[in-house]
Amino acid sequence: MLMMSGLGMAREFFGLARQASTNADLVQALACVSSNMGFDYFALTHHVDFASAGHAAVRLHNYPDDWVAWFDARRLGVSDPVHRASQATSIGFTWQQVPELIRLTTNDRHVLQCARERGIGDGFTVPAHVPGEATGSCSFAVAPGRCVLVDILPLAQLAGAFAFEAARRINGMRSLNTHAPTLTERQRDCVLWMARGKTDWEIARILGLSQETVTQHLKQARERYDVPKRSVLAVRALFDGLISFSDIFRR
Amino acid sequence: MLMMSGLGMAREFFGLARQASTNADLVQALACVSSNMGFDYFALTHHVDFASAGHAAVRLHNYPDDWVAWFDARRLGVSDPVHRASQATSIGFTWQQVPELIRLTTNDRHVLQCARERGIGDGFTVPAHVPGEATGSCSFAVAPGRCVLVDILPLAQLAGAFAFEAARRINGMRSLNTHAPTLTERQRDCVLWMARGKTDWEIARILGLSQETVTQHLKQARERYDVPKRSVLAVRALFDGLISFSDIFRR
DNA sequence: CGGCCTATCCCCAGTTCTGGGGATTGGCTC
DNA sequence: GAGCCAATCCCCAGAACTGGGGATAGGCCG
Repeated sequence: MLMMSGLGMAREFFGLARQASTNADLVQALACVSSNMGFDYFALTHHVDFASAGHAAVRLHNYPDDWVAWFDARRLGVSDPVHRASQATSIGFTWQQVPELIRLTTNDRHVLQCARERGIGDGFTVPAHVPGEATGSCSFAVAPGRCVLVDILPLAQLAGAFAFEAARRINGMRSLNTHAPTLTERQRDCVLWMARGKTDWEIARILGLSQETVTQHLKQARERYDVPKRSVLAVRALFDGLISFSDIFRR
Repeated sequence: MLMMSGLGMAREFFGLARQASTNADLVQALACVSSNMGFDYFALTHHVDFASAGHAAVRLHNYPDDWVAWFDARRLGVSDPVHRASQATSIGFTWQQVPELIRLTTNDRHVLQCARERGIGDGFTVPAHVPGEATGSCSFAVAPGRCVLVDILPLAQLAGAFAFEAARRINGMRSLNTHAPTLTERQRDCVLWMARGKTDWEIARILGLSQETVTQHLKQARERYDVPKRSVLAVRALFDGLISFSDIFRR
């Protein structure tokens, strides 16, 4: 299996990923490299609900059919604990590390148990986030009872990253790269204090403005994002990196 | 220089990055690995304007001082063309590839030219984006007249990714609060729909409850988090991974 | 110079959220 | 059986947000 050096395998996979012109090409390349790395399954996916997502979402995998049916029936594309964990890190992680990344609910533990019952054991997930696009990841999994080969994880990191980028290219993500709204400096200030839980009156005191001005700035920020409520405005600005969790939580 | 296998070097750097407990440790590790890969400089940075950024933004580099002074005087942290290009891809790219990723303005070409005049030639940038945090990247550069070694780029991809993640950890970007409150399933449902911008009345219709019940669930969720406003409740639940960006943005 | 953008301030009415109180039912644990 | 928790429903008053309108001033660009 591993008769080629690690970086040589990465370079070969990179070449295959670059040459792939269809999703089927990419599936073939991923099946080959995941097997060579000692994994039983792979899944490259955007974190969307595939029952309602448009054609722009990507999902390429060789998971067992009954796991996929179960997954989709519960719309787990958006709430699966592995997907949620991948939104908290910039590099890959084994599924045993998920509790270090997010808090697991009772329902989450149930999902992980059902995956195990349907043939999915441990795995390794490489997050891939491009600002303005749906978050996604490329995962490699082993069957229950088998172990993830730790020494191979740097290679899996590279394979996951290259595969995701190839999928973006093949599926025309780049040309769909829409521009996130921009906020003025003042709008952003107000959004940040709002996200920190302050009222307009408090923000006005903090920034030395009138309360009505704060209201206006937040209204204009909502209009730029075309959202009806401040809660979703805060979330959107967070997702775009205009404000960050660190900004919000610092004293 | 390259007396160790590629993946061996990646594993060694990964080990150093994991052991690093200060930014200085990480700078030392980066200086060593970038030199071993044939680069003259490295720069790991959040894409923010450092003149106005909060304390949480990271910038670790060994660039020439006069380039940095020039960069900061023009507040290029946000608008630098390499930074902008890194927001259009999920894997690393050489700087020669920047025009394939973004449209270069006249000002951009001027920036790249001035970099060259101040000792920075070609380079390779690894994007790193985590939703809810400022976008960032880790770059490796060569002096003018020198070439980026193409065969080393998979290793640079790994080094950049591992370094960025180590910087996130060292600088406390994200630490899972193991004592965070738990929400009941129903509270979580209501928080999710609130974060999606729905009113209590709308959520009540969606979930088949009375409006007052929705109000109660959200109030109890706020009380568990001890926050005064729904905006910060949404942010906190996001941070803890109880709800996800994907779930909020789905149709 | 006109138009656009940003920043700032004001007004109004109606909707939505917030704090506070009340209650019942069912399930689980000691 | 008592106590606790989750889920559900109701009431009240006031604070805060939302949509809509008005305005001025300064800076920038064609």
